[in-house]
Amino acid sequence: MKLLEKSFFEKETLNVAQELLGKFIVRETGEGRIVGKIVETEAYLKDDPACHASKGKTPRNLPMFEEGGVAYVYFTYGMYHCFNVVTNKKGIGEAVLIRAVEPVEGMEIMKGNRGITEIKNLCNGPSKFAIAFGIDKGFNGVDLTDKNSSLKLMQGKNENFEIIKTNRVGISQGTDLLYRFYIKGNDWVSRRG
DNA sequence: TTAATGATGGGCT
DNA sequence: GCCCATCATTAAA
Repeated sequence: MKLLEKSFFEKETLNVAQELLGKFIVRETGEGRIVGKIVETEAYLKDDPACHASKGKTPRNLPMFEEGGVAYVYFTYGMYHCFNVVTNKKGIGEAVLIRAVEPVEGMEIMKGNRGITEIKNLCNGPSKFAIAFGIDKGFNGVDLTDKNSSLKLMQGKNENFEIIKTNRVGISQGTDLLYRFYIKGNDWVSRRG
């Protein structure tokens, strides 16, 4: 597997969101390695009312204005985290939310983190995935293109699949935009696929 | 099967 | 004080 470079992320956000499908996210922990294949994403653009960065910089969304390939992790609903990858050029303020992942390696660690045994339920939602991978605010602002990072994005072998474009989930503004992407026919997308 | 609800706390007006 | 890029549990159909 090959590490994704910064140039992969410094492109138009809608393209990166679709190109991330089928890529792998790798987390190195003391207990072992966790690997998942990305099967569902959502794009958040700077002119989009649902985007955290659409109203300018605040202390929370600062990492979104960093260069592409940086992690943006935020805390929500009082108990959950969501994981995003910053995209496009530095200073723009766009990102891609990882909504669902297919477990590939480290299932036992994920089960322990989530406190459940049902594999189908491990990573089929943005916060479920974050918990399974042990991602919290400690990863906010880290460079995912650094090979020494304990959280990385990798390119596996090329795979053919059809991408479904549809509206996003869990937001109250910008619901008409088709900024959610997932792999057609994949069993690991979040509910409502 | 789907629909409604409670948990729980940071961020921003 | 109100809003959340959510999830697990309970209740209803």
